[in-house]
Amino acid sequence: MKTKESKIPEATIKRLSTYINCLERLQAENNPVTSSEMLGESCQVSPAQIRKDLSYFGEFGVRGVGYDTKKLEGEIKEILGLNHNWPTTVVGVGKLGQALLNFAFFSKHGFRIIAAFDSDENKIGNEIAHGVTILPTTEIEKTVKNEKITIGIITTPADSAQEVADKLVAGGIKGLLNFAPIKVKVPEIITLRNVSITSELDNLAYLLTQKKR
Amino acid sequence: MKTKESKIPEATIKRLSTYINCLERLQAENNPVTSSEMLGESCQVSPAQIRKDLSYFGEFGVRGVGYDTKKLEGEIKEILGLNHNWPTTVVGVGKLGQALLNFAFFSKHGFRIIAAFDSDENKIGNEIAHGVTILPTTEIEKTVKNEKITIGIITTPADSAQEVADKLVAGGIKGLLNFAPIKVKVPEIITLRNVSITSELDNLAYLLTQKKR
DNA sequence: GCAACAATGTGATAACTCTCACAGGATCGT
DNA sequence: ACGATCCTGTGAGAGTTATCACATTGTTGC
Repeated sequence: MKTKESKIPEATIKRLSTYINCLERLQAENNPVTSSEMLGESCQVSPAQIRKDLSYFGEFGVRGVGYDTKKLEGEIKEILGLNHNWPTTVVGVGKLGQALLNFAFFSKHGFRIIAAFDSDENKIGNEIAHGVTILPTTEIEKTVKNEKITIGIITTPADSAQEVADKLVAGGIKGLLNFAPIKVKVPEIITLRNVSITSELDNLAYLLTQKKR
Repeated sequence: MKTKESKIPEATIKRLSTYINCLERLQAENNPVTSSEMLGESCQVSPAQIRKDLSYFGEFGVRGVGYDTKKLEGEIKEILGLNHNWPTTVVGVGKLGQALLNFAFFSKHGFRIIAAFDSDENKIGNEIAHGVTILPTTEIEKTVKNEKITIGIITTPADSAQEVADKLVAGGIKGLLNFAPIKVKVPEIITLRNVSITSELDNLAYLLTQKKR
């Protein structure tokens, strides 16, 4: 399985992620095989869109039959690189950080939480998972370097996000996911995604305002 | 000037939301006036993109000068409908729900938390904010109806998301923001946004995998 | 009052993404 | 073995979004 070297839409990648969820559900509902139509129904994407998305990466179905749900899930995980074991850290163990740490998601998608950091002295030393205790943020650079952590998740307040990002970068992080409500800046080499949870609410407000008129 | 709004890209709406954040920061940094270049630098969007985005809604700047940061922030909030006072509820007061409730964001963007619900009996009755206590999910329909709640935020586990959505809809909710890792289905009339936090992580994994090759 | 300048607003164009329709290939029944 | 049927994979085209270049218009200095 090798990618054709055309550029792949970002939206496609986003959808692939949701396909995994839907395929899991379909399996749980006893569907060893599915069609692009059934999968589309399940995750609210058009069948043609699904086939197109998959076609960027190869051929995963059987014509006249459909897709093996379990196999397809594995293929998509392969495509997204979720079969790696990404050493990951969470910085900022507030409510949002804890919410993320709670998700069963991490292990299922190949992310291994190696460390967690916070600046609150009361939290330091607390165990957040099997063998992972909260460290002070002063330890970020050293720990990232020693443990070869590749992914950093920033769930701090806005005013410390950039500082934390700098420390992670100094430690040699490869990818950053920033949930703080401010866009952080890092060197070109770092893969960065700024996620704005709240903008979804703004978006909803806009759509509702439109509908009224 | 077109009479009926031509279709505005969803991406534009998303960016407008981030412009608000950046404009606030610029104001905090003592910039009463900014240019599309400075604002673009601040929120990592091209100057042309910013001007185009704004042009969908009117003319907000002064040629040769730029934009009044405070005024523009107000204009964008007006466009997004954040000057309304949206009666809002959060269903599922787990870590993610609590994280959202903690954000100062709500009041600043015109969302007023009217009620919160959870199915955990130990949480029911707890006060989460000035005068808002957690109610059992059995009260959803009645409360939404009585309080005329228009926006519902779902932060439950996947397996109760659809059930909760149905109750909110039964109560007459207008817009739904679903953070549960499963797409819920609601009647056409309801404005719905399914948000997948975890897909951002998958996306990051993909980008990192690509970079390696 | 006017020229030089600065930064917006926008039509034209390029780039990207989705949709459609159907060809390709597998399976099933007879 | 063969036709009917099914569902995938994909090129072509429609539709959407971003970029570019510059005309436009307000400001400033002399």
